[in-house]
Parts: sequence; structure tokens; C-alpha cells
Amino acid sequence: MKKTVSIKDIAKLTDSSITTVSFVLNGKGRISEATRKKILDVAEKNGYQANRMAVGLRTGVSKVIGLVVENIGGHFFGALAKVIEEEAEKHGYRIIYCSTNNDIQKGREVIKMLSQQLVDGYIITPLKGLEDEVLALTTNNKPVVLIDGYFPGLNIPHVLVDNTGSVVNGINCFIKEGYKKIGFVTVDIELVQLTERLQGYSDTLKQNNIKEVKKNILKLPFDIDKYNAVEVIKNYILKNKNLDAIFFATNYLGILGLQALKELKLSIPDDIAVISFDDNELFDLYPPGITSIKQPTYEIAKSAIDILLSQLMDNKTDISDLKLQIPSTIIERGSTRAK
Amino acid sequence: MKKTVSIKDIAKLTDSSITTVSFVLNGKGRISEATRKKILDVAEKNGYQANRMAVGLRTGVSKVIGLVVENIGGHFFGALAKVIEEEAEKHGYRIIYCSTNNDIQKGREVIKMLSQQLVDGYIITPLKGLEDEVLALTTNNKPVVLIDGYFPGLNIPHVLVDNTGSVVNGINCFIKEGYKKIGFVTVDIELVQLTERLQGYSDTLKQNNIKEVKKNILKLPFDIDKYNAVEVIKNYILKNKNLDAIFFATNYLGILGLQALKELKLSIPDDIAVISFDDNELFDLYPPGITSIKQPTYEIAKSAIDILLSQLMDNKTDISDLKLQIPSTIIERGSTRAK
DNA sequence: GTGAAAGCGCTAACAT
DNA sequence: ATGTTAGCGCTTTCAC
Repeated sequence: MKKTVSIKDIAKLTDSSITTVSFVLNGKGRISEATRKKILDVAEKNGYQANRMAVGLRTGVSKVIGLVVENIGGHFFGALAKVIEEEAEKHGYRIIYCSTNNDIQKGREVIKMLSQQLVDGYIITPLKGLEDEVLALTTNNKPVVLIDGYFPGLNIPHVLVDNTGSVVNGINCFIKEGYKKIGFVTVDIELVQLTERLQGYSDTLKQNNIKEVKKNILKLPFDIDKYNAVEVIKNYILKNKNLDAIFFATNYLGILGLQALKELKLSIPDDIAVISFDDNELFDLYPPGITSIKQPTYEIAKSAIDILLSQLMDNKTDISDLKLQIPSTIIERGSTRAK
Repeated sequence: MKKTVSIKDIAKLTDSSITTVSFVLNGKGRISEATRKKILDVAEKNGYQANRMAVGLRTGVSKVIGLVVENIGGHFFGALAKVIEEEAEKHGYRIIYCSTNNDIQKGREVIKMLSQQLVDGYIITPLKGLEDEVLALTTNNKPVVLIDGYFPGLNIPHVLVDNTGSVVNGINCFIKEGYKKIGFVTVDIELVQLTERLQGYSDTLKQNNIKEVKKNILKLPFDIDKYNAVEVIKNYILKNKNLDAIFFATNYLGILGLQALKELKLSIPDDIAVISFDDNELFDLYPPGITSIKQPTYEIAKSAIDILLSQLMDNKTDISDLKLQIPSTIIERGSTRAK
């Protein structure tokens, strides 16, 4: 087993002091070109790597960013994670991730865990109930950027899609194509994202003088399994025969919805028109093509990491009012063909 | 800004020495119940959290695992990451991830970056050409478990699906249902996984006395974009009119394949039967249902992290010959209906 | 049962 | 231009 070389070893090998070595390696101080070159040479040859732990302890900077998402295995969050990683890496940061599964308890633990001085900054998917923990972070001078949601009333930078506007576009698309009896399927969990999506639905109906009917809105229990979710949706469709269109508030719901419609042998869009939040390959391929709201995943992730990095490099500028709601794109496909 | 409390603060607050505090907090030494309780109390009240940097520097243990995958945003790797995270967390480990995008240069950098004493162990998706870097890790006494592949000839623990066996099952399924003119679509990149899948194809044809025809095998360039990939596949299908079945060696290829077949207005399975490696929702829903090879994602991830953790906790046992090839499940759907 | 002190590898203020 | 040294927060040996 090869021992790892330290700054002291390099100093010894080059007949200089550890200060000189440190200065050279960090490009600080004024060191003669000769020693500079020698030290760089020897360091290179011996594969010197600074011990991040020591640097971290000394400087209080770990060069690690904490990423707290709902589920790293999910489509959307996976995509975010990818972009965030790439961008962070360009600036020498690594990413530690944690999934909360939308569980507040888990969220608390995770943040506590990360806050052990191991992490320089955070990108967090907010959860109702996590306000205090996140505020504790900012109080401790750790930059935080919220992603895919925010804390209403709190002054923390965040970036997410324009949820309300996206749904408004979706519902208007239905109406434009002649669908007026529109149902809305969402999840029974307190997330601003979902509240705002529902708001977009209500607003658009009102604006078009369509009466909002309570039973046209289905809120699936959060922790229901796939089989039962499909059953519930089937039931909902059967009990709301008058509907000619359904908006699914999340990607996962959209897929469950397609399953339900398939099992009921209903035809899209002749029996029911469909729009789902979040695009995916399935919606492109599945006949007749499912109209969807495509989130600007890249922009969301890029903005979030950019804001965080800017804060990490120079925390003089105040970013607390950087609040981005990025518009989405509606991809119209066969599932909203004119009636 | 609240200063973070250190062991020294707790010592001062409880009129004891930092040694005593450290002992209590780590359950070491023999400390009287009275002081023990007092210290625990004060530590709790002040929200004491050990500084992981300091612990790491002192003990050489970071409690962080490095996860190097092809793409954290992908379906399969995302799922692995989720399981690995959950399991690691149970034992107090956090995960730093890095994507290689199957790029050797990137892989090298990433491993180098992680090896700065920041990481206690690794789970790595191997790439041809990364052998030296990985060996350097093990030489440095850092446990490594390879996932979704391995280095032929090297004695490093790994866990992956039984690629050859999986394809054998797939091709046999075609044959059983009456399809004999079977094409194989793969990617032109040197990964053992893919080599072994192709091997399964060749083996099964031979075993069934079917002559392997070179032009029935399509190797897509690795870095081709989606549009062109579909074009190439369409072209391949048109130039191999005799084929009555195609096996797609990866999930992504399967999706491209469906797109190609759709654009060519070919019917599945009447014109062409289809099997794809890796299951997903699309394959379940897409008419007539796409037969697929379902990888045991959970088992793969679980085994990998278990092996790594066992090594991390007790590196006396030798795990270098822990080489797991876990069987897959074939999910037969309409795309392989009997001819 | 408890405390003093060394030292992990590094940075940076302060000499020289 | 280069070296000496303190100290980041913690673990652990050794002394009492």
C-alpha cells in the first residue's frame, strides 16, 4: 500500500518549507520561478493531491454541494442532478445527494446530516415543514437555493417552472380545441407546485366562464400503490362520464391515467382528451401522442446551480430575491386534437 | 450568524475536558453516569454536531462513498443510485456521485478527484481503459465494487445482470414463438455488457442452427443524435426486409426502435417482433406491449452497496472474488406473440 | 473516571 | 523570497 504524499513530503523532497510548497501549489505569495518549477515538478511526479479534509478543516470550505431532492431516481430530478453536477464540476465542486421521498422527517434528518460542516451550499427541493431547517442553514451563512418549489413568504432564492401559467396554457389548449368539461387529477400532498397547478386549472375555468365542479377534481392519496392508483382513476373516470378531457398534474399521474384509459378501453381523444404535466418519451410515442407540458429542466437546473455558485464565490451580493419562475412549453400532440 | 458549537464549547459548558466529552460522545472510555448524562444533555441542547472534516482528518474516514456511473440522470443508474443511497444512509454513509458519460478521460478525472482522501470507498461503472485508475484505488486500500460491468481478468468484486443469459432467454423467446430471422441492434462502444449481450445472441442462434448473418447486426455509433439514430435504424430495417424480429440491446435503443417502426408504419409483431433490454413503463403501455428483459435493479444495487459496506466495516475479509451475475426476468408481452 | 497534550495535513499571519 | 509557527476540531495515548 502506497502512502499518500503530503505537503511535508514535497517540502522535504525539494529542500524547501511547507509554506513555500503551499504557496506554489495555491499560486499565492511571491516564489522564485526556479523553486516554483521544482516544486510543481516534484508534486506532479509524486502525484500529490491535497488532502481535502485538511484543507476543509483549515479553511472551512469543502467544495461540496448538498443536493436534496425528492427522489434521485426520478426522471425530473435525475435530469436536474445531471446538469447540476456538470456545472458544479466546472468550478471544482462535487455533489452529495440525498432523497427525501417527500417525507418531512427524512428531510430534516438529511439536512441535519449535511450541515455537519461537510457542505458549502445547498440546492434543496422544499417541503412544507422544512422551513426552520432551511432557515437554520441560511442563518449559518450557508447559501441555499430552492428548486422545483419555494417557501411562500420566505425570502430564499428559488427557481422552478411557472406552474400556474403552465396549467393555464394546458387548459386553454383543451378549450381552444373544443373541450369544455375538463377534469383535473392531482396528488393529495401539500406542495406549492401542486397547489399552483390546481390554481391554474381553477383560474382558467373561471376566466372562460366554466363552472368548477368539485367532483371533477381527483386528489390521489400520496402513498397509494400503482395498481390501486389506476383503479381509483378508473373509478373517477367512470363516475364522471360527462368529462371530455383530463389534465394530469404530474408525469407519473399521466402514465397512470393512460393505463386507466387503456383498461377502460376508452379512446384518446375521442372519448377523453388528455394533457399531462412533464413530457417523456412515452408521450411522444404513445398513440395518438399525448399533449404535455414540457418543463425547462435544463434552465431550471442551470439557473439554480449558477445562483448557488455565484453565491459561493462571492457572498457579498445579495441573492435572496432571486426568484425565478421559468415558463414551460406545451407540446401539442394527438391527445388534444380538435373535437 | 450562529457559531457552530465545538467539542471545546461543550467541555467548557460542562466543566469537563474535551477528552471526556469526546469519550462520552463516542461511547468510549469509562465515564461516570453523572457526567455522561450531563454532557449528553448539553450537547443535545446546543445541537452539537461533530465536524466531519476534523473527524475525517484525524481518523482518515470520511463516511462518504463515491458513486461513479455513466449518467446519474438515466433510468437505470438513477434507480441504482436511489437504492445505494438508502442502504448507505442506514450505515451513516453519504454518497457523492459523478457521471462519466462513458468517456474515459472524464472517468479518469473523476476518480482522481474523488481519491483526494475524501471518499472511503467506491461503486464504479467500469469503462474499458479505466483499469489502472481503479487498481490504484485498491492499491491505496480503498474498497471498490464495480457495478453493471467488470474488468475481464482483473480480480475486483463486481455485480451486474447476467447479460449473456438474459439475451439467450430473449432470443429463445423469439424462436419459441416462431421467429427465426432475428436482427440485433446494439451500440458501437466497447463495454463488456454489450459484448456479452451480443455473445448471447450469437450463441443462441448457433445453438438453434440458425446461421448468423453479419448484416443482421446493427451497431449504432455511440454519439449519434436521436434523429439520426432513428434514421439509421429505419434504414437498417428497410435493408433487412427478411427480418421478422429484432432484439434491441439497450433500453434507449428499444425506444428508438419503436420510433423507427412507427415511422415506417410497420406493425408489431406482425411485421416485426420486438424485444428490448431493460423494462420501462413505455413497454408496458405501448401497444401491443413490448417484451423486455427486466434487470434486477434493486438486487444489483443492494448487493453492490452491501459488499462495499461489509468491506468498509471490516476489511479483513477478502471480497475480491465476489463476482455476481444476477439473472434477469423476461417479461413477455404482445410484441412476441406467436407467429 | 478524568485530563493534558500530541498530531492528522493544511493555510496564512508573521517573521526574517 | 522563503521559513517558523499557530491552530482549524477532533481522537487517542498516556498520565494521574
